[in-house]
Amino acid sequence: MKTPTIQDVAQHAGVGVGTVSRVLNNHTAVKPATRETVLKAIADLNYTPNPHARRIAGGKSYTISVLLPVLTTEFYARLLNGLENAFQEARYDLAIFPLLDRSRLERYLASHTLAYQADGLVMATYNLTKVFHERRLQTRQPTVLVDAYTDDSDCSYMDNLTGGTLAGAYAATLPGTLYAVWVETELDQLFTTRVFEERRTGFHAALEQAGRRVEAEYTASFDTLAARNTATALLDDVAAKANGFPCTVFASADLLAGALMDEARVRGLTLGQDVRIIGFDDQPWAAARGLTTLHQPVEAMGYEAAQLLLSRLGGYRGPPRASRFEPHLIVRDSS
Amino acid sequence: MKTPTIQDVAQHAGVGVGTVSRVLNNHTAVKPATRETVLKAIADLNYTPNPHARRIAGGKSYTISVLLPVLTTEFYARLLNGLENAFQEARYDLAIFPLLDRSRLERYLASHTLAYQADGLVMATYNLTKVFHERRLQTRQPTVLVDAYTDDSDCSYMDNLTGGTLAGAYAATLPGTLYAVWVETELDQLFTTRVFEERRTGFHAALEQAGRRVEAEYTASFDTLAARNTATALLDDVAAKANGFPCTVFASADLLAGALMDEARVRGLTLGQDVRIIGFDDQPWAAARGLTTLHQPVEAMGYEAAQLLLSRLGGYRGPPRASRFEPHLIVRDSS
DNA sequence: CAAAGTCATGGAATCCCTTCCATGTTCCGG
DNA sequence: CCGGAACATGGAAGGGATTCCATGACTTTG
Repeated sequence: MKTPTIQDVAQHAGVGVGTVSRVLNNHTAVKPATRETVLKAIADLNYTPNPHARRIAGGKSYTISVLLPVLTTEFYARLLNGLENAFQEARYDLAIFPLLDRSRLERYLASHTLAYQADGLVMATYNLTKVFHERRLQTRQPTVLVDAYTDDSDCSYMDNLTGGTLAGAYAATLPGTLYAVWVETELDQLFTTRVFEERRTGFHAALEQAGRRVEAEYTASFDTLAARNTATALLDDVAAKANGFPCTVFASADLLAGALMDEARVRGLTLGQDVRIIGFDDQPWAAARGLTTLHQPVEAMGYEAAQLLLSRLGGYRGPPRASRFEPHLIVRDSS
Repeated sequence: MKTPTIQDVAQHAGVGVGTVSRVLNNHTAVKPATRETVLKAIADLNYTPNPHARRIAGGKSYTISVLLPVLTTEFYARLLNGLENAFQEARYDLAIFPLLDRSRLERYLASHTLAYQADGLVMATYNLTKVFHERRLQTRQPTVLVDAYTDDSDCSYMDNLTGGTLAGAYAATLPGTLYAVWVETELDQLFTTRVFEERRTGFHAALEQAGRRVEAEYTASFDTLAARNTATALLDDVAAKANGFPCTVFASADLLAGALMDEARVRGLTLGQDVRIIGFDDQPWAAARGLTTLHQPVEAMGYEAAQLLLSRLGGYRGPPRASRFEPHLIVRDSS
């Protein structure tokens, strides 16, 4: 059984192909009665328009490309959810490109799909617009950044500065010396994010405001092992001091906070007393383990990014817009 | 500047479009001299054939759909690498569908992309062919399973039975009582994998062979928190016994093994002495933390899956083939 | 009631490719 | 040196959609 075409639908409904196309795209007015007939024919034949033909015909392909860095975190799963919800409502499909490293980026740049397939592009965390320009990608598609800020294209971002400030303001109210752990950010000139830098700036600003300061700062790359090692080093250092405890640590990612909690436990330290820990992300396990952390409206951010892109696809030609989202502090037992 | 079409190339090279197409697809013979001219024209104009037009013209779209469960693990990153390497060599593009849950599957089934876009389909871990049949997906594409076994389609799989056996045979040589931790497998009737079941069967068989038995078995779902809780429960139980230690634990995934190592450390137990731990996966951190585990040739398995699919696309019409890969044991300090 | 708009609609032209057929070339053996 | 097979090649015919133009059916208005 061949898959039905628009011709088949037109014939079945006793109308012309033009009319069917108009119904499909809600173009110019179609008489309600005719519209019904066509919709029924579509349902009867279980017809789905062929996206390739649509694209060829100069129209849309109803597909959006999404460039996501390492998908190994809850954050991106949630982000993807927000994006997918929005795009699905608008009947768009998603083509996902997990951007694990630079070689994969090269691959995608060379790939046909990225150049042709999509009507628009969503870039998460990394602003790669420059690379795209340099390579003179053939199709200049509307692009939206998510989880990153720039002033030359639409973006939907988390206000990590505020997040850092909230963490700092709260930390300042806690007794004991202050420590902080940051995330190694620059994997490569290309793959840079200011996310952690901003958390840091906000944190420091809030501390200064409160007249307090950090005793020492640590940096770890974003993986379990590095997190463990840094946690060990930090607590070793604290223990080596005369009046090391109590202390408060702001870990700029829950992954780091989790490692600290483990390490504190190993040393028999009481959380929320000897050591107070503040994370950032509110990973699914944070509630169960009682981690004080910053919760981010990630789905909403993704959803909004999609809306920005959809409005561009709908013909909007205004200056770049930026939608800002704010994390909020959730206090739990770890502090 | 418009993107060049095959017409432009033909004109630039002073040949007909048919000839250009023949060069692009290495179809029937083209005189070497002509071929050169055409290739030069293609290079000059920086021409890339439009995959949508190709598809419409009844040809291939040179795109493969890949259905992957939760991408949150190293395993799938490596698998994807293997797949991408193979497909890139063959100049195919990949469309990736991260299959997080049932609702996403529904989404994809309804999606145009899955039905139309690809020349072939790779399904990882979960055998969803039945669902596809039921829904009578319009396009019946060649399909290959990877990290799963079935006899009615091509597949490239890891021999987890052997993996379990190796673990069991090794565990049997170690002193002390034996424990095992398994992974909760059945998320849903649909999303089932026999991977852990097989590891278990192999493990038990090897123990029986050696005349030993497991003292107790535990089950955890595949996430950090569950892993921790199970580790705690297990070591509590062991500690409650008269002669609990030394003991040996086979954790059927490194995630679980990692949690056990942490927990053992908290309790001041010496790894490889009081507690011996055997994992499964050889995650990147396993070496650094000295975890004895089973290493799997994941990339190779992905690469092979791609080859199987490519041969089908190349016209091969034989019975289903299955390629088997074997894990091997890496002994480190944890045992 | 006729003229002039509106509204709906059918269908040809178009998008970029592949494929097939027909035409033109080259090469071989007799 | 010629006839026919094998080889090369140009170009028309699709393939499934969108879009635009022309046409016919209704309204509206003076």
